[in-house]
Amino acid sequence: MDWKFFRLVPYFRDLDEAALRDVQQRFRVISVGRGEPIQGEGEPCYGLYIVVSGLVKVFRMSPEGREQVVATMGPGETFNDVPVFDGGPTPANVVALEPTTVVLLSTAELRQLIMRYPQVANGMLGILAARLRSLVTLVSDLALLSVEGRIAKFLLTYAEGVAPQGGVVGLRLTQQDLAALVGTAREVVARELRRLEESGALRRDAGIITIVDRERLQEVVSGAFK
Amino acid sequence: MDWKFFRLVPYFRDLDEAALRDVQQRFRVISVGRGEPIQGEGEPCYGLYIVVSGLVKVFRMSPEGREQVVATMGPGETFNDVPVFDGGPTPANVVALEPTTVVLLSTAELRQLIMRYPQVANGMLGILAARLRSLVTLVSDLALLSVEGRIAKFLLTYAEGVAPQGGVVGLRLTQQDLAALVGTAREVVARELRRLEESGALRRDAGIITIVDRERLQEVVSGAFK
DNA sequence: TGAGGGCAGTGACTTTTGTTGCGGAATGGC
DNA sequence: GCCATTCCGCAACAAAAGTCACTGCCCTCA
Repeated sequence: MDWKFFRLVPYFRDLDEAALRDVQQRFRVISVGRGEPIQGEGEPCYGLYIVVSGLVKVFRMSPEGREQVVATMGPGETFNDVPVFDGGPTPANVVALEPTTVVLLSTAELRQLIMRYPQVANGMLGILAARLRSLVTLVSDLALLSVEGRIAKFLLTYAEGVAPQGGVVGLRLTQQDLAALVGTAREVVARELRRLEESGALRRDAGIITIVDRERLQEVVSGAFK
Repeated sequence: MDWKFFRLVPYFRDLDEAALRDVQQRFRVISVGRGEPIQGEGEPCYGLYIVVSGLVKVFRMSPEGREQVVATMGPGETFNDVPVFDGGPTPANVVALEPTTVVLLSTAELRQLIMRYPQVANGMLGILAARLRSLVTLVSDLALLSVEGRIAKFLLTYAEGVAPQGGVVGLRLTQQDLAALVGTAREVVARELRRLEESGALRRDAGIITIVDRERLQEVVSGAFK
């Protein structure tokens, strides 16, 4: 693993090279396969994780087996921040969506880093704030938008990340995953996708969703408020 | 306003007396009446607010007028942290639920404080993490519990804050407010409260809800998962 | 004191969401 | 290539949530 990787992590962006090497000494590297768990809700907190490569989902699960994704984290992003900084138990499950490599920094080591390099604390404040912002948005989406609206909004947001310039965007994602992301059941996702297809906003071929009319999708979102 | 008030604020708990007086110089004091707005969603960010006395609600609103409360903040708690630390626009509305006094510290002043007193940054990390934890819980409640379950859980949580030892707990709160807290409509709250009353979990007299059977309420929550 | 405003209560109805139960297609491992 | 598993499509039904319309009850305040 290249130490330059740490430049990607906003926490460490402003450190000089010597400091970066110092930081790197303290990590433990962990690799897991697709679908493998990294952390379980309620477990004690081992420390802060940073995704090196791959993708993980952070989610909660009901006793009935229904799942709600709280966030997904890719390269350069961190998870398990909450228990590290508030001292409580792990609040959610984390599972790899793809073969994934993460590094683990124990809470004690992290505290030392913060003391030694104050910029790190600054970066972390920014990251936690940004995460709060996205959770506030998720809360209001769940409460104020219909399922159709949440799906449309998710597709638009996702497309934004993949092809900000617009144009046709394909998307590979199981309906089950989509359901867990927008807080509903798989069959409902299927039904709403069919509706969106009938309205001409998107196309489906062999499980791949393609956005063909962003405007219309945006209208769906606007009309989906409760 | 007594400078000792700032001891209540976790951000400043660890500062010595001289530092506290320094901090206090930098605040602007603002008082508002019940129902008055303090911040509007989308406005630019003026700085960090701390509640001195009273109570505020932080919420988002749909174009149709439906409201979702994200958090309520009482004495010693802060709001508007998100835009202060991530630099974006204000993510939610804030309105006083009671006559309320807050102090406002500009972003620039706050940055100086952080530089001068590193403990402040530490305290803030803990606070943001705790807030993230409660939002993760709110998200999963909205996605994984029925309305009845969310109401029951809210009542239990509220009672916890008021009378941790148990016993009979009364609660004055309009159904409209309760609806905005648990993410539903007023009439639905009325219906579910009636059901809970019929099941013997609580009583209602003249708009005051009294919890009479916590066990049963807890069972309702457990049975309300999707 | 009476008129208006906000809050609560409720029945009837509609819409949305969730569930069940399939069959069939795709896909990945062997 | 073949088999098992996972994913998708869809219809019909059930349950939950939301909406509407209207009533009555305090309050408060002009």
